[in-house]
Amino acid sequence: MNTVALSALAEPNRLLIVELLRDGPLTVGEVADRLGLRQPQASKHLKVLHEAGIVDMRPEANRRIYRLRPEPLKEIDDWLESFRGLWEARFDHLADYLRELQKGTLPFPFPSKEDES
Amino acid sequence: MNTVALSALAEPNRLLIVELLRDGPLTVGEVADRLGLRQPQASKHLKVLHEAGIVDMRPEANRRIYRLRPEPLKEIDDWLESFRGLWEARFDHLADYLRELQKGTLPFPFPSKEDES
DNA sequence: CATAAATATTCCTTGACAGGAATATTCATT
DNA sequence: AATGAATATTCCTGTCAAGGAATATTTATG
Repeated sequence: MNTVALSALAEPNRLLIVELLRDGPLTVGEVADRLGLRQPQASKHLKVLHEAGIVDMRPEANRRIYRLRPEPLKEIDDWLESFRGLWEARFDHLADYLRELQKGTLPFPFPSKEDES
Repeated sequence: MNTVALSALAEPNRLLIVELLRDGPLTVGEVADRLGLRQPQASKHLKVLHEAGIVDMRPEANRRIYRLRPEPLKEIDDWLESFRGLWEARFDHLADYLRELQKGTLPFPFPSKEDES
C-alpha cells in the first residue's frame, strides 16, 4: 500500500479539511474560516492534500475551489478490506469457544488491553 | 476521528509490519527477519504500534509475541464508511446527467486529474 | 492604472521522528 | 553464578514537517 495518502490524513487539520469537503467543494477562505486556520496554513494543507491526490482544484476567477477525490480514500478502504475478517469474526461458535477456553486447551488467552502496562 | 492510528500506519515499515501480522502473531525477531530490519528498529516500531493500540503483546519466556488488534483498523474503516458514497455513486441517471451537461446547465464540469499542473 | 481581495510562496524557527550504534534488561540453560 | 539469546532502551544525528510572519501573485473592480 501507498503511505502518501495516510501521511496526508495523519495531520489533524487535514483530516478535518477532508471531513469538511465531504459535504461539497469549498474555497481556501471557506476552509480557513470554518476551521479557524490562517489563510496560509489552509493553503499549505490543501497543497499537501492535492499532492497526495486527495483533492481536486479548479480556479474560479479570484478563488480556488477544492474538491474531494474518491480514489485515495477508496484505496485505503480496499486495503482495509483484507483486515475486515478480524472484526467480522462470527460468533456462531462462541459457546464452543468458551468451553474450550475453560478446558485450557486454547493457545491464545491474551490479556485484555487494559491489563497491559 | 483520532489520528493516532493513522500516524502509526503512515510509516512504511510499520505498515508492512501490520500486513505481516494480518496472518498471525509474530515475535520481534521474526518481524525483524522478514522485513530485513535491525532488531532495535523492529522493537521501536512495534512499540509505536502498541502505543497506538494497533498491536497486543504477550511475553512468552524470552520472547514477546505481538498480535494485531482489530479496533483501530475498524475505527478507520468506520470513518471511511461515511465517504463510501463518493465512489459508490450510482450511474442510473448518467444519461440524464450528460444531457444536462450538454445544455450547459451544470455547475461543476471539473477538469480531469491529468489536466492539472 | 491603482487598489483591494483571494490565494500562494518564501523564510525562519522549533519540535518530532527515524535510523545507527551501543548498552541495558530479562530469562533460560548449564 | 556465568553465559547466551531475545528484546528494550538510550544517545546521537540528520531530516522533515508545521506554524508564524511577511511577501508575492493573480484577478476583479473602480
